[in-house]
Amino acid sequence: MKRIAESTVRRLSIYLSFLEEIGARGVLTTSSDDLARLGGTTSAQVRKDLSFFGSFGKRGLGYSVPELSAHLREILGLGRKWNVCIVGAGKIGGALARYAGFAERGFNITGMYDSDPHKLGKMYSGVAVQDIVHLERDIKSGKYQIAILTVPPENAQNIVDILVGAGIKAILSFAPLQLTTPPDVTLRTVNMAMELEGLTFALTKRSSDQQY
Amino acid sequence: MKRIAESTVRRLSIYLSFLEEIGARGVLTTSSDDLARLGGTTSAQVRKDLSFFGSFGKRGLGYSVPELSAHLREILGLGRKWNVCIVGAGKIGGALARYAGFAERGFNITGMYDSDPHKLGKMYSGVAVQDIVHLERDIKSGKYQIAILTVPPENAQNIVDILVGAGIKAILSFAPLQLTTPPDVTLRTVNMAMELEGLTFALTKRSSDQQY
DNA sequence: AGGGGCTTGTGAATTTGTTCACAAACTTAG
DNA sequence: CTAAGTTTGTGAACAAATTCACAAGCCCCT
Repeated sequence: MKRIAESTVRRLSIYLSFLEEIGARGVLTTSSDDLARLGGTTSAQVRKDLSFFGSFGKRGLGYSVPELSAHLREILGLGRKWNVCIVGAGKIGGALARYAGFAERGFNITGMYDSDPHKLGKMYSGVAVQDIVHLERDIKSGKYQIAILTVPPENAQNIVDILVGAGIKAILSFAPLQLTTPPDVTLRTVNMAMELEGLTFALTKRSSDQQY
Repeated sequence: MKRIAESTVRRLSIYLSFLEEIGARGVLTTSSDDLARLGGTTSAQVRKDLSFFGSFGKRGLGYSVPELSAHLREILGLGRKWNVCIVGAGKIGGALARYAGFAERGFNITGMYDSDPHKLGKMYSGVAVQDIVHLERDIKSGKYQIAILTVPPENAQNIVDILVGAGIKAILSFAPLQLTTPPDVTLRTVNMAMELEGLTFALTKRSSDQQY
């Protein structure tokens, strides 16, 4: 199979959430044009994105909302439940544990880990914080397919190495630094300070543009 | 000035955080090769990224860490303080308000807003939650340059319109949906469920790869 | 049953972003 | 002062992603 660009996968997620929204409102069919308008892209882009995976529409008519939703869920791997653990029960970890949006999408937070003895046993949405020494064992036993990392930056690479060693294949990190994983382990990093820097760059560039 | 790719700006942020790290350890010079290794890219990419903004190195020697840091801070618009408000004092908003990483980078959370009367007056890191009816007035008076949006998706576009109407030019949204702003307002969206979907796509694709 | 009006699916063209490769410029050693 | 050894900065080559443009297919109307 041809390599799929990350930007394509991001757009598929956008299309899916739009489809689910209009599906819930009872809309039965839609078009690449509709999907494009909402996704902030072009209809050709939508059709190209979908074409990597098959052809799901009817010429002259568009796409069936429930059908395309189902296909996208399948493509994105949402046809099953995923068990996720959160490593680091600080502010962000705690907020994510309570975030309802994950469960809606089939992501179950079934474990939390921390090294701070004061946090052990604390409950977040029915999940108790465990000692991080059990993390390796639990991953090895197949309890989790995905780990969310919300630990301080100085420990992050260390924990990543433990996760990888125990066999995890997908990590979502919120630590503000560049981490490394072997090629067979997928890592995504969300760095909030970096997002803000993207904004300040735009703000600063705008005002200098106006001078020229 | 030539348009700068978003990927370039992201990398500049990565270079800067690496420079600040080694600068704090007393390292005085570095090379495009070092920056590349840490940033997960190539030395040619590093030099090309920097070349859009000037030439900051010395041939044969590399880059002065403090000098290049200062240039990158300037380029990214970090040469000043930025006042940021958080709209939506729920779990994620609260966690962000307390997140120390922002202040370190010169982003001051100086206001929080919510519409829920139960949340008014609550303190987060010394900032009290105000009624959202004051938001428009405060932006118009120039109190904030950046808004962080952590409201439920059903209200998000509505709030964006208020923010834009009041003159904000940069928004960081955590709402899990596609928002629209006029072209002179920069919007970045962090969608955590979407990040997880990127991971499940990779996990699913990997196993189907193995079949072929 | 045939024609008109849509909308998809997809090669080809274009644009955007990355990598290559090397001259230019600097440091250090002798 | 010259030569050897580095590392930058940047056009040119290449690769990736997006957009264009149009044939193919489907529905509906007469």
